[in-house]
Amino acid sequence: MATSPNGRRKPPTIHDVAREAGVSRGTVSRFLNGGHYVSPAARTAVETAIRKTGYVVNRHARSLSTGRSDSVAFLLTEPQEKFFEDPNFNVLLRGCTEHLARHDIPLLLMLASSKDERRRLTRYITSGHVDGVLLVSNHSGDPVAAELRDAGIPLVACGKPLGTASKYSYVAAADRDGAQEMVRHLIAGGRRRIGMVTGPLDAPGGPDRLAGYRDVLTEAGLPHDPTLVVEGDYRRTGGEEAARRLLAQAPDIDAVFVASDLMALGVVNTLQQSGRSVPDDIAVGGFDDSAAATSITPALTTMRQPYDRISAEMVRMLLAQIAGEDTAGVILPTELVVRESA
Amino acid sequence: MATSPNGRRKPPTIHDVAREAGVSRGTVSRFLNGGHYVSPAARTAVETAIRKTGYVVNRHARSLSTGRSDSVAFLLTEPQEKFFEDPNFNVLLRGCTEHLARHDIPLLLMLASSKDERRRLTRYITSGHVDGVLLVSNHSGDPVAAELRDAGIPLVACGKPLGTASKYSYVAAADRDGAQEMVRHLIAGGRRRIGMVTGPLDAPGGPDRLAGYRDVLTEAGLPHDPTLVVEGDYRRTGGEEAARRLLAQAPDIDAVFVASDLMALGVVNTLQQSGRSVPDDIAVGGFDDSAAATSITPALTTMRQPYDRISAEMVRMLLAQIAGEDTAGVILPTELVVRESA
DNA sequence: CTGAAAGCGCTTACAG
DNA sequence: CTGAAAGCGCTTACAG
Repeated sequence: MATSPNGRRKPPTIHDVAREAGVSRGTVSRFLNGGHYVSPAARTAVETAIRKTGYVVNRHARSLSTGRSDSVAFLLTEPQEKFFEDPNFNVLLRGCTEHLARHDIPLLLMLASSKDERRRLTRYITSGHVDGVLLVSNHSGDPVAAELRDAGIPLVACGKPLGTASKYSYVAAADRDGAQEMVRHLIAGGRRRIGMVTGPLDAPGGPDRLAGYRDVLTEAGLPHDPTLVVEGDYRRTGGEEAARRLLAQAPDIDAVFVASDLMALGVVNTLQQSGRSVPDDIAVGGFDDSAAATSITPALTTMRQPYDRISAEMVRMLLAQIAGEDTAGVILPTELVVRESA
Repeated sequence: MATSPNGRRKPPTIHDVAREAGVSRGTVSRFLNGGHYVSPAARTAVETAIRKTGYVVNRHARSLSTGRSDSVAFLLTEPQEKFFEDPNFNVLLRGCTEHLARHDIPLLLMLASSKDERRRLTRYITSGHVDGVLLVSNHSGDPVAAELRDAGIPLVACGKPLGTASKYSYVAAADRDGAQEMVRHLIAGGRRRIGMVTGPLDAPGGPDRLAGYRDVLTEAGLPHDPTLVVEGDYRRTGGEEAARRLLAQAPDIDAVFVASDLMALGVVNTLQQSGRSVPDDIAVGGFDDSAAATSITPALTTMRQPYDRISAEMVRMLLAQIAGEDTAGVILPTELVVRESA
């Protein structure tokens, strides 16, 4: 077996396999690409030859020839610390990596924080080094999404895009339904003065969860008191701050629905420091069912987002889109997980 | 400009640039690869042509030709939840991505949890789809590391490898020195009965931090009491459990040095639940200075690991190794960060 | 310093 | 069903 200068064995090529199997390189290639138009005899010969030579396709050659890269990007725009701090992000990244791995497709992690980085990556992506992108972004007016779409790059976003007629694929949780279910649960527990800490209202999910909260207030004949609603930022510290404001504006609350578990951690902490007992004085309901939910006492009652399904769907849709299918939106149901906090 | 069926513009090739600049493709290529042997006149002509055409090199073609992929893998073996739960991991991943981006090198994130996955990825990597790997692993006997090394793949590990004469590059914090500094700090604060929660002793850093703790006990003339030492697993819950055991074995401790911030969170929690005040009854010192350190009350006194430098060094060393340099180990100093817990 | 040409390892009409 | 051949876009000795 050939050996290159650096000591690594030179890997076998399709030519080696063809020789070994006694067929042409074209036949080997056809076998590799679905096995159409190859006779049973040729097929077994090639199979044996591949096993014997330990052949693995050279992706660079294939990509050069096909124009496809067989890899996709996981693109993060805007404040990174935020994503990295959030367990949901980790779960999503892991899920996507795993689901792609099943298709033997590597995931390129790309972080676009600065404007410069964003330009560099956009160019990188649009110049074809990736077949599509899984987009995790927070802002509705994300310029990257628009640019990629305009360049015709297959793309699926996590979370329903807000902006104006943004026509790309997405997969999201049933935010409004989920919020409704949680608030109903709080009411069923006897709560009547229910506050809410929302996510940023310019980001996916934010407005929908707020709408769900309002739906149920109306449904239950409860008044809509604006002092009960405070906007947060999906961060823990944001939750603390929001709780302080809430307590100042509406000290008589007996429950609060928080639009993310991470913020809920902050809320619980602030409530406890203010001398309230959770859930005795104030019930707290979260959203996500992330690892954070069980990291505190009392354990958080929350709405589970089906992250594994979300990442699976994102991958499925992206691959479909790369294969030529049109865009679509997928909404996945959430599930109430009752623990101790509400 | 040519347009392919899917509507994307067909990107310009080196051929277009050559024509535009009035030189040969070889000259353009030479310009692209360092500009050696190209006259000033040719250089400017090519520069202009590149700008005008918007040319971007096709990496697949380049890779096929050079045999290099110009991308590296960030490889995670073994229990993933653990890494994803740990803020340190996030910081490392982010740092490596950023430092690589400066060299225009994309990072492929690879997760090898199952044995199957491990085999698949090893094959993937050894067949040349990546020029080198940044390895983040926990176990000393990690088979992947050995396999990659045997295959001659450039590799740098995070943390000093323990195993038998494992000869690959690594970058690590000065664990032993750091541990010493922390324990000296505890002693300086008047503590005499100092417990320790170690990391897994079969993983990088584990034994060294324990050794540092022991060094200072000896140095201070304090007795070595085995009941003062408990092994943890770098997880929060592991910290809680360790603290319980410690409290049972040595209820009279007045300080504990915990080998990671995440575990320290658990330790503080358990101590508080047992009715001890931190730091009044028991001082707690962590290790890492991760985001976790400031997420609790009291804020954690800890040893800062220079994660940004660590990731920078990992990238630098990997690139050097890919360029042909021999392996090496780099040790970076830690720094005491005094907050409230000790 | 520069051009012509071979070669990297695959895929894919094309002709049979 | 199969082989021969062109082509994907680059790099790199080679000869000048």
